[in-house]
Order: sequence, then C-alpha cells, then structure tokens
Amino acid sequence: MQGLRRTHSAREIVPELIGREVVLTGWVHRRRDHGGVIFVDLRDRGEIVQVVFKPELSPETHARAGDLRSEYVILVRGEVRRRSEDTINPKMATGEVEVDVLELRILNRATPPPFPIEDEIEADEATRLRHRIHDLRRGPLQRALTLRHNLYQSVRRTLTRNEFLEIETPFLGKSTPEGARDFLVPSRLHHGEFYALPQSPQVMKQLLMIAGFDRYFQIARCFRDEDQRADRQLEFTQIDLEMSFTDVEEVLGILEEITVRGSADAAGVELTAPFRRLSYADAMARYGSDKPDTRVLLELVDVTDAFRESEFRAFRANVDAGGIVKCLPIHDAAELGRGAIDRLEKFVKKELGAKGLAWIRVNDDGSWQSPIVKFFSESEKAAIAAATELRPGSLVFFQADTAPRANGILSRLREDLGRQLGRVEDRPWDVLFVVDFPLFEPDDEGRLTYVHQPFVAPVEEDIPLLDSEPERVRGTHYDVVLNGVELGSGSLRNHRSDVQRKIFEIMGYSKEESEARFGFLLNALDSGAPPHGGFAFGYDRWVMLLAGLDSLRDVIAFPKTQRGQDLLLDAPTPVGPEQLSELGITLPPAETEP
RNA sequence: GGGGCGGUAGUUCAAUUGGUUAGAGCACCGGCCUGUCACGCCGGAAGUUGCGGGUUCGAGUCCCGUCCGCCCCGCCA
Repeated sequence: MQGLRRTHSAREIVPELIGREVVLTGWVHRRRDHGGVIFVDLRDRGEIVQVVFKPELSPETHARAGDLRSEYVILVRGEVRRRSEDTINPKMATGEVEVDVLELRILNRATPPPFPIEDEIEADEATRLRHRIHDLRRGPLQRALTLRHNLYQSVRRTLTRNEFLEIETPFLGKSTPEGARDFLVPSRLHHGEFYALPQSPQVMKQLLMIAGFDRYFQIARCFRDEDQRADRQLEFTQIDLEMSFTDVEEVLGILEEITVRGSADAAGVELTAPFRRLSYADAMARYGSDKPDTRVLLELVDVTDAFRESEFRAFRANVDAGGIVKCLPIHDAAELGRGAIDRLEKFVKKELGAKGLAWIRVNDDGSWQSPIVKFFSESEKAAIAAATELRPGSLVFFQADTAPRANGILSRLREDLGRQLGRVEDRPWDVLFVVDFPLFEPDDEGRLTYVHQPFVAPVEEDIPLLDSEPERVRGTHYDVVLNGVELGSGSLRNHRSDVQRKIFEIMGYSKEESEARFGFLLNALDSGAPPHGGFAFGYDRWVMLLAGLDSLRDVIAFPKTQRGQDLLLDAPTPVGPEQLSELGITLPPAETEP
C-alpha cells in the first residue's frame, strides 16, 4: 500500500464529497462487467459503495479491473461523483454517489466465498461455522458485534460513573464441586493436580470486597462444561459486579441503571425503571416459571385443594404423595380441535416427561367434554369451574405431578399456546425482577440444597429459622428477566462466617468438607468482611435479545457447536505424547472395536 | 444419557415402487457486452450421494452400525 492510505470508509462517501478525490479500501462485494464500463461494489465494514471503472479514464486500470473477483482486497483512488438521476440506487445508503476510479491496487486475491456475503442466506449452520470468516463479513454479524461493542462501552461508562473499578480475576482457579461441571487445566508443575476455569468470578469478587475495593466490576469470561443450547455456550460472558456496604435496593438500582442505559445506548430500546417486581411464589403460581414472559396473557390455576378427597385415583394419589394439581385455562379456544389436543399430549409426554394431558372442554351449550370428568364429583366440578372461570368455549389442560414438573410442563404450554393463539400483549419488551426466592429447596433425594448458589445471604429476620425451619428461610436473591429469558441474577452474600458455615451444614457438608472446599473463603470472612452483594448479568443473552436474535452463536464472534467443537479451528484436537507426558497425563489405551 | 429433524456438486435443493450416464438454480471457469446495481447473453467444468458394513442381478433410495449439524428433555444460573 505504499504511498496511498485510505481517506474515507465506505459509509463516509456522501454527496457532500462530490468532486473530491478519495482513497478507499475494502473487499470486492460484486463485480458487474459490461465489457466497457465495469462496476464494482466495494465493501468495507458492512457498508457498500459503488466504484466505476471506465476505459476512457484509464485503459490500464480498466483492464485490470477485469481481473477482479469476489472478495479480492483492493485499494482505489478516484473522484466522488453524483450519479445521474436515472442511475441513483435508492436501496443503497450511498446510492446517490459513486467513485470514478483513477487508480486500482489489488492488495490481495481471494478464493471464491462458499456462500454469498449477504444479509439473508440459506447456508446451513455447519457451513457457516466452518467458514466463519465469510460469515462474519455478513451484515447481521457485523451489526451484532457492533451492537455488542456499543453495549460494552455503555456498561463501562455507567459503572465507571458509579465509581466501580474494573479488576480482572484469574482464569486458572480452583475446582469446587458445586454448580456446573468444571473445565480442568492440568498443571505441569504439579502432576496430578488441576486448575479449574471459572464458572463465574463469584468467590474472587467476594475476596475483592473483603480486601476493601468497595465497588468492583468485570466483563468476565465464564466456563461451564455442560451440554449446550441455542442460549448456552461452553464459554460465555458475564457482567460481573459486586459492592460493599450495600443493600438489595441499591444493587437493584444499579442493575436497573445498567439495563436501561445499555439497552438504550446499544439498541435504542427504551425500558422504564423501576422494573416491576414479582415474587418467586407469584411467578410460580401464575406462570409456573421463575422467568416468565408476562406478555403472554394466559395464567395457571392451582386446583390441588379440590382433589384432596377426590375419588379420581390419578389425581388423588398424586396429591397424597405431596404433588399438586394445576391447570391452564384457555377461553374462546374453539380453534384448538381434538387433533391439536392429541398432538399436544404426545408432545408433553414425549418431550417433557408428562404422564398425560387431561383436559376439559366446555361446549357451546355449556356441557363438558373430557376424558376425565366422569370421575369428578359435583363439588369438584364446581370448584374447577369457579377457579378457572369456565364458560362455553373454554378449554382447560391439567397436570397432576410434582410441583416442579407440573409447573414446568404447564409453563411451556402456556408460552407455546399463548403465542400460537395470539394471547400476547403487544409490546416488544417485558422486563421484571423476580424476588423473594427461598434459600433452600429439596433435591431429588429430599435433602436441602441451595436454590442459586451457596453464598446467598438469608433475609436477616429469617436467620433464626436456619436452625428450626431452613426450608422457610428466604434468600436475598433476585433475578432480572427480559422477555422470558433470565438475564442476570444476584444477591447479598454471607459476610458472617457463622451464617455461611451454618448454610454449608444445612447442605450436608461436614466441618471438614467445608474447610477443605471453602476454608479460604471462611478465613477471609473472618478477616473483616464487609456486608456486600452484587450480581452477574448474562452479557451474550442480553446482546442476543437486543439484536432480536435467538441464538448465542449469532452474537459471539467464534462460537462452538452444540457438541462443543470449533469448526473453524477444528478444536478440540488430540495432542502429542510429549505434551501429555510433560503434564503427567497418561491416556487409557484406545478402545478397540469388538 | 434420551427424543426429534437433517447430511446428494463450492452452495441451496431435486432424483417415481430399488433400475440406463445422479439433475437444476446460484457460485466457479471461458467468450461477448459502455450505466449496471441479484446486470445480461452464449458455452464449459464440477459428485467417495457424510463414513463403514449388509441385503440385492442392481442401492442416493432398504437394513445395521457410526460420525457430524440443528432443536428439545436431562444437565446447566
């Protein structure tokens, strides 16, 4: 590029520059060779400007323009000109002007792209991931990553203004048995020992609070070795934040400020603070989910009490076993015919593990149609009718199961059917806090375990209950939910080691186990820990929602497939015996086919 | 770990009940073309039908196994 530097980017080629000489660099987006005049769309950071090669301006340059191919990297020097009226392209941002090229330099040639570099393509995802470079040249990814950048800047501005310090914490940390599966990194200096990549900087940031940093944040990479989904990657980014001498209200205020400003700065999305608050109990009762999209208008109704003495064995046995009976009433549901109901039943049984899908339909004449209602007493019928406000045209789906499963199944039906039937409020954004979570819940074996993570502080007046009725203790935990997606969560943390020890004890850890796993934290708490709290905010999901996308892979530059592979790098890969022996690792002999 | 959908040319797709030489659009290559903007016209090349095995006179098609991509459950905050 000797001697010539670009003077403008494509998006800067505006009518005000007409008559000026400019130097542009970029990629050949498309070439239209008319034998005489040659048009080239020059692309540069997602913006396109037309450059024109005319034989009469420079025969030599024109001749070489004939060699150009898609994705060649070029530099052109030329004059910005107004297009004639009849050749203005209203579909292009720069469509009023073009550049008459005087000089062309081919900076690099390029192999043909595997798919067109356009906004709308049909390439399948594996092809896109294998050719990620080309995919990243496309408008949607250029825009998503630009949004992502703008959001980083907004968050940093907001937090800096609020006197938060950005501090990095280690990637090479300590494995702990809680939560997700760790990614392990073998130690060369200590054979047989492993670092763990952080699932989040949770404990490190608490140590920073104890060290007196008062307000910390980090846009942190986190690693969790679990199966992936459209909205879950092995590595992902969190806005991680912690503050000392604070309370829930202050933390939620910061959370609102970041969310509102970030959404506005990066995507022009207007959210209004303060956010609505919903208790965990209400969320579960009405929506069957702790991350409801409340734009969906359907709500669940609990009818457990109606079946405590029921003759209907399927429901009664479930209630006797501590389960619940809950239902999803849908009024004016004529369009859901018998076929649709059968498909739903198949779906919930097969995909969601439901035992069945009982239902009642109210005919136009007020009579009931249902596979189960013949087992109901008159008082049970009356109770259901009252609780669900049945009327002609109503359809009610039932689940009798454990509370988590009944809620899970009905909540999925609620969202699916709500959308399908258009029972959705007409507003693009739904943001809320879910608060008043319990600190503990029983696990599959009936033992108490933490609901979120083991460092959440109990609500202060519930501390005495830790000894008597731990399952009734409320946590200081809160979630932010945006459009039915859990974006972030936080809490106040235990700053008293006695409370923290008690919580470990309730979770069934012996003193020795607590010391071995978290001795460093307990000691730190004893060294003068201030009251503190904060949150962690799922950055990739936030970008995804603001960009209107439904896969994290579309907001991460180099994402992994569902099986955890990077198709561009071809990672992971085996490593050689020298590397392994240096780490003191011996692999089992390769399993041979029988 | 489980359920579902998919894998044919660089790419997106087609190929009758198992039947001749596996086709088409776009991309690519060559030629023509001075106002296009998904330029146009003419011509051409392009295939381990994901991989391995089986059934069959004959397999893209049927069977078994396996790998890969996506969605979901489990798992995960």
